[in-house]
Amino acid sequence: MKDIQEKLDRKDIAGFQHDLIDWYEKEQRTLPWRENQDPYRVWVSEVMLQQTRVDTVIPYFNRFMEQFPTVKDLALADEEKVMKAWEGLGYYSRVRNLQAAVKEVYESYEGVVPDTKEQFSKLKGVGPYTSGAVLSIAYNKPYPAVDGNVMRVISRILSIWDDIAKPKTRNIFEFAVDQLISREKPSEFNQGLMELGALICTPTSPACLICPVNMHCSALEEGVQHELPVKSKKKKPTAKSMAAAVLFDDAGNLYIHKRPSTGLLANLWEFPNLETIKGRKTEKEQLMDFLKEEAGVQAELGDLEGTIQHVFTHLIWNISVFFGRVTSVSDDTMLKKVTTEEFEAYALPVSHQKIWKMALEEPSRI
DNA sequence: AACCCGGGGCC
DNA sequence: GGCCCAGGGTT
Repeated sequence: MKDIQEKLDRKDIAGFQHDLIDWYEKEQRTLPWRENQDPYRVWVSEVMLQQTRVDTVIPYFNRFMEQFPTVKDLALADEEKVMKAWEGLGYYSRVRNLQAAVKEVYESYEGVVPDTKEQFSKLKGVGPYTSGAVLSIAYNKPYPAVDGNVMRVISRILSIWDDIAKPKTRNIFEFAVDQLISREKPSEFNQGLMELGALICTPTSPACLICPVNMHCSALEEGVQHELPVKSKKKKPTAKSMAAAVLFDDAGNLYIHKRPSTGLLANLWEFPNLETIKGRKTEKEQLMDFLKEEAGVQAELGDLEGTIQHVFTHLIWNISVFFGRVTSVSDDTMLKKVTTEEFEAYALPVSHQKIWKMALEEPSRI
C-alpha cells in the first residue's frame, strides 16, 4: 500500500476531483434512477446493475418501480410476482436477497433505508460496493464504491498493475478511492468515476483524447492505457447434455417444475428435464424413464423437436426438446399442472423461455 | 482464495 | 468465440 500512497502523494487530488465532477455534472446521462435521491430507488438500481449493463437494466427498473414503488410495496409483495419482475435479468439470488433485505428495513427500520455503513452493510445482498454506492449517492456519504468500472479507471489514473481478478486487489482500490474521493460531493465523484468508465475510459479503446481527466492520468502519460487493467483469465465453461419435455394433457394443461431454492436458477420454473448420458438408452428413453420414475407422470413422447443451446458463465446447456401428451399423473408428482394462461405468471429462465418459444412455433404438435 | 451464480452485447 | 459488465454469497 506504500507505493500507492506515494503515487497519491504526487497527484493533484483537488484538480482531479474538480475536473471529474465538473465533467460529470455536465455530461451525465439521464437515467431513471437519477430522477431523485430516493435511497430505495438507488438501492434497487445498484442491485440490478450488478454485472448487468445500463441499457439492459432500464426497462426492468421502470417496470419494477411501477410494481413495487416503495420499501413497503416490495416488502409485502408476493414472491412469485417479484421473481417474475426479475425474469431474464439473471443472477436471481440478487432479487431474493433484495426482498429479504427490504423486509428487514420495513420491519426493523420503519421502512427507512439505514444511512450508516454499519447498519446498511448487514443487509442481505449488500456488499462493499453496494453499501458504498447507495450511501454516497443517496445520502452523500464519502465512502468508496469500487466496481469493475472504477478499478479500470483508477488502475489507469494511478498506473496500478495488480490483477483486478484477485479479490484482495479491491482493497488497494478502496484505499486509493478513499483518499481521492471528494468530501463535498462524494455522490458526484463516485458516479463520475463510473460514468467515466462507461463512456470514456472503456475497456479496449479508451477515448483519452477527450477524457476530462487525461492530464491526471499516469497510464496515458506512460503510454500504457491499453495494457491496463491487468486481469487474469477465467476458465472456459463446460458443456452438459440435457433433455426436456413440454407436456400437455388432453384438457390443455401444462406440467412444469419448480427448481430448488438453492443453486443454479434457484426458485425458477422449468419444463421437466434431466441431464442425459451417452450410452445404450436414447435421450427419449432416458427422458421417458425420468418422467415416470422421478417426475411422477406417464407420457407419450413425440420425436425430437429440436435443440436449444444456452450459454452460462461457467456452463453450457445443450437441450434436446420433446413434446408429449400426459396420460396419467401419480399423487406424488413433482410437477405442477397449470393452464396456459396461468403459465404466463411463472418466472422461467431464458433457456426454458426458448423451449416455450419452440412450442409456440409448432402449435400443431402439441 | 476459489468457486458459484445469468444473460446480453460488443469486438 | 472471448470478454465485459454499477458484485455478493458460500465453502
